Amino acid sequence: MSRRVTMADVAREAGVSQMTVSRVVNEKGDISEATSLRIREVIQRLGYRPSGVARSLATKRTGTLGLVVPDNSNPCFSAIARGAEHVAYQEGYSIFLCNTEEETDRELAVIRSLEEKGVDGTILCSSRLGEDDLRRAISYIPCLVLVNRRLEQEGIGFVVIDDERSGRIATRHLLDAGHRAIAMLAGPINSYAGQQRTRGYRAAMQAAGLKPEDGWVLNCPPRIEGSMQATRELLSAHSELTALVCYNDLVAIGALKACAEMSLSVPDEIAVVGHDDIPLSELVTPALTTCRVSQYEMGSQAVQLLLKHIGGCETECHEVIFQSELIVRASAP
Amino acid sequence: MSRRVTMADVAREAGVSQMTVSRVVNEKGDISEATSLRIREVIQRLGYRPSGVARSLATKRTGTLGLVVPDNSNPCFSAIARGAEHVAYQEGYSIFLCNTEEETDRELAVIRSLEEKGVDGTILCSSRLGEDDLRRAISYIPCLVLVNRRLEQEGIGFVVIDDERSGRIATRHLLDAGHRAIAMLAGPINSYAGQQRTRGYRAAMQAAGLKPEDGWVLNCPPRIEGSMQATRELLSAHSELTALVCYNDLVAIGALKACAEMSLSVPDEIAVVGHDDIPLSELVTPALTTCRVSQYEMGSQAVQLLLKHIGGCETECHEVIFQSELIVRASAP
DNA sequence: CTGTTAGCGCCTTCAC
DNA sequence: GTGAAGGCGCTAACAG
Repeated sequence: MSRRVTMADVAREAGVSQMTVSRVVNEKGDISEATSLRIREVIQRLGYRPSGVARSLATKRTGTLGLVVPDNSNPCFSAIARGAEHVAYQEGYSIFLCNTEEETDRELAVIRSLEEKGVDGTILCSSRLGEDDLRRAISYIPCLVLVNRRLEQEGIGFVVIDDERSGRIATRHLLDAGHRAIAMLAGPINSYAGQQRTRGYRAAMQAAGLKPEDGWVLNCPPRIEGSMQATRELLSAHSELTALVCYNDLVAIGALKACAEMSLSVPDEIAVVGHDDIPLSELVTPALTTCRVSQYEMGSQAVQLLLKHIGGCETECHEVIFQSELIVRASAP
Repeated sequence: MSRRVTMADVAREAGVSQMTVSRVVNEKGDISEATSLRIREVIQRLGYRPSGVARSLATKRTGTLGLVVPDNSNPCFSAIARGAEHVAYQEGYSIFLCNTEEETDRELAVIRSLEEKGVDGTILCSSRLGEDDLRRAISYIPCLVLVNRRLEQEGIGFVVIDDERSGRIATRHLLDAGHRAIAMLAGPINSYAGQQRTRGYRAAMQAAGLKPEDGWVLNCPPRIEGSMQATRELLSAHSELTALVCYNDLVAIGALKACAEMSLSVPDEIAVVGHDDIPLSELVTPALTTCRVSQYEMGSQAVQLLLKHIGGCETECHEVIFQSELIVRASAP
């Protein structure tokens, strides 16, 4: 295992100072065509590759970003990650992807580890941390964008959906179709988006002169299996229900499966509306009515915002708000 | 923006040498309980956080791994990434996730950038590079595991499916059901797995005394839209076909959609078999018959193998081979 | 246009 | 048990 080729090696071989090599490598400052050419040749010949670590230590920049998501195998988050990485790549940044697996301890741990790695900024998606923990964790981080979450605090960016409106739209669509007994599968209890969508649901119900019965609002894990379980409970305890608003599409699809199991026909006996419009949603049977937001776009906007903050345009835009769009399909015509 | 708290600061404040602080931070060497306690107190009070960058420069380890995939929004790869990150996290590593978007230039670029960041090792999934480019790219990388790809070369690890067998099994299932005119939607032309699965298809056909007609084997992008296009072409040019073996489930689902468009009933007029068994596959209608392999498991095995290589157990296992399992559902009973 | 001097923050090696 | 000296590979700031 021969020693790594270093800048000093190149400098010696080319008969110049290290600084000159550095200038050529970074294309900074004016270098005469002749020496530049000679240095490039030596770099090739020796197979010199700059050390990002050393450079980072000297410049205090790493060219890396952290992306924290609950679960990358959830289509929402893999799309966010894809959109984020696309922009990051264009701008010359690399991305650390971290899954919290919905555990707050782990979320805290990955945030710490990101700061230790010296990321230039971090995107925190759907944080499940309480406000205090979140503030504390944030204090480690140089530059932050929150996705799907709000927090009263200076200097951080937000990329969010207008979740309250989204919950309202979904609910109103069902109300307009004549439903009265509408329940809400609200997702994780500590999900900010879940809370907001549920507010929207309540607001729409109230505006229609209705009040959700006890038990009509039920939290559940944001995944198919967890939702099936919750749907079974909900529908067997409340036979009066004719429609469900769901936290997201995975939950909605779980509801669809549970209905199938219970021989309840969708949409005739139970109508279902989801949130997000993941690729799966138009492929299931019945196809899912849902409130669409491009997760890919949210990911790329988040990186754009983060890079602006890193660049120091503190005074500029701090917030990107997406409006969801109702996509009507068979599950709730 | 106050200066970062450094080890020297802690040392000064605690009235010890930097080395002693280092020993406490890294829990190395014997330190008296008293000084250790005092140093910890100072660390807390000053809010000292070690710099991973500086440590990496000194130790020549970064505690980071690179993971290169074609497209993280493809469920196969998001599952691999999830499995990989799970193990990496347990072992104290962070993961750089890079998408190549099926572009070889970009694949080369991200490999370079990973080496520049000083990753301790890299996992390359479904590389689309030609052998020469691949070898060249690899030479930059300290430690490598290839997923879904083989290469004759010392010192690199492999995590692969027995793709040839998998293609054979899929095809044989259709043959056993009485199909004779079976086509293969073979995925990207430069996909190693696609080539192997196609070999298996040909082998099974041959074993049954059949020979694929010209045009029965068709390459296509590994996504739903691309597959729909290819399926339309294939089925309109070859009305004799009664069954399709597909490169993966996304391709199979595209085929399903194309059949629906063309009013061909699945499985009565056309039977379809996929590969992978992504979560979507049991949810589409008709549910997809497919050859299952746990992508999550492949991801975690890949990291385990990589860490062994990094650890230096060169002589140990170099290869993990997964056998797929036929899951029979409605699309090809 | 090019070189010199000093670190960046930490760890390794040896000495005490 | 603890400390001092030196270096990891690079760049910033100034000098010429």
